Amino acid sequence: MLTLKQITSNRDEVVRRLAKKHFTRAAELIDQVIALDADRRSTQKELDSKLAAVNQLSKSIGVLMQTGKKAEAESAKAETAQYKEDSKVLSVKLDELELAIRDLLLQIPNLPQDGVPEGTGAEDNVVEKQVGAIPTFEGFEALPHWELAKKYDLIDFELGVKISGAGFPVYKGKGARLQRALINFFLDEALNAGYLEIMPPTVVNAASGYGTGQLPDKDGQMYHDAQDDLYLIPTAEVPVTNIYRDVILTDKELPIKNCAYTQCFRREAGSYGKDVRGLNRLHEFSKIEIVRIDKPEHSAASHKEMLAHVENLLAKLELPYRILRLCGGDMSFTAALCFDFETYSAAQQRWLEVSSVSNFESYQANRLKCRYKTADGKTELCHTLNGSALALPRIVATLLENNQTADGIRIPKALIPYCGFDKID
RNA sequence: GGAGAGAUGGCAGAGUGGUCGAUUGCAGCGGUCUUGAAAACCGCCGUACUGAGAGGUACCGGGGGUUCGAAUCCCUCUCUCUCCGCCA
Repeated sequence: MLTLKQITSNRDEVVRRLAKKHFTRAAELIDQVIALDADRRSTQKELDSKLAAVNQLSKSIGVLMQTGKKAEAESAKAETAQYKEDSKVLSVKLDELELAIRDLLLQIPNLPQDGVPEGTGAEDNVVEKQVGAIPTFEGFEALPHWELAKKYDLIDFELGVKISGAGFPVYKGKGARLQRALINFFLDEALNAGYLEIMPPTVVNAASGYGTGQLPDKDGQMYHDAQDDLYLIPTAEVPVTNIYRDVILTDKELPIKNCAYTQCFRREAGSYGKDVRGLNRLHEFSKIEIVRIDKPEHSAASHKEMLAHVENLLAKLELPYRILRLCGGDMSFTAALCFDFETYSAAQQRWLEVSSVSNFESYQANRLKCRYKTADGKTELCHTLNGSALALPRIVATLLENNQTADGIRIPKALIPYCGFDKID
């Protein structure tokens, strides 16, 4: 969430920038926040003075009792009664005001950076770059990955349905080995880029869900164990970023660069059609996530490095890709700047999103209370960033489809040492 | 699942009704000394809100209560640890 300071000291600026996210209630909500905040401050001032009076009286009573002036002590006791009554009323009011402000703040999305394009949906995203040739197939018709998976016995979707349900595929043989190869490849690449590998729990408590903002907004999108009130993570972002919840770092520790491979679980309620065919949208999948905690003045540079990292992965996998700068309307609630990576899937003849690299600036850190001490001793909110590097299923889909030949599926050079085979046939 | 113990500042660990926002040690920061470092010595060293500032207020796991006054007493919730049981 935004900080009170951001809102109260730059009211017009905040309203202007929120327009790009098509958040129509910006002016209304922000003016409410400002009014409530003014009330909050005057209420606290009044309350503090009442409490100070009681504290002072209490201290004097202690002294009077010790010196045996009982009558004076009793009269001082009587004097506290009115203050106590007043402060009770004021403290209830203060609590209500603080709750109301927080409730409003949670409804206000992050401010998009000025470089974010205008637009309302996916069609308005700006293609920054497109790299790699779209493959063509001579002499045979390209098969979609779900048919290739069957043909070479790599992935059994029906078996997954039997064991768990739709969206839980079973990988077999070279299909399973390809998964393992990709996980190791992505982790090694992150390691070489200076990321510290983390293996976090894949089940988190509610506090962590709130910390990164999955709760309360996306409650229905996570698998939830009601018995123990735990959630299956939708991404490693949740446990990894929550490492830094309620933490004050030193400026020397920044930027923090973490990477993690986890299984990710998503209920994907409301998905349908060609979007969910094959590997396109799963309830459980493997993903390597990169997370950074950084100083505000360096987060833009970090974001660029993360983009370069993801781009390098796609280049090494020899996949045609494009980079989209997301428009205000297509960005998530919490992002200030976001780029998507898509690979072209030749048989499906469409672009598939394989990574999303976002800078949340201080929006997520404010909720997490992730701060750092500056060189001159001030405590400031960090910036947080994350990106997929990469999610496996659509990479596998594209690899299978694009690299199919009349006599098997070719494995890209970079992956062969990890796979232990150079061809699926 | 059963029984017990506990939750205090970055960590360790005192504190059982009145200058306790909290003793002390370690870590950290600054300084003296030193060619430099270490050691020793001296000083500083929680967070948030509020206030121009001086200062004020809140916070000793969360919530509630008793009291003029609560880290300290009472209730309640949560979590952690130990032992037993079960188990990868």
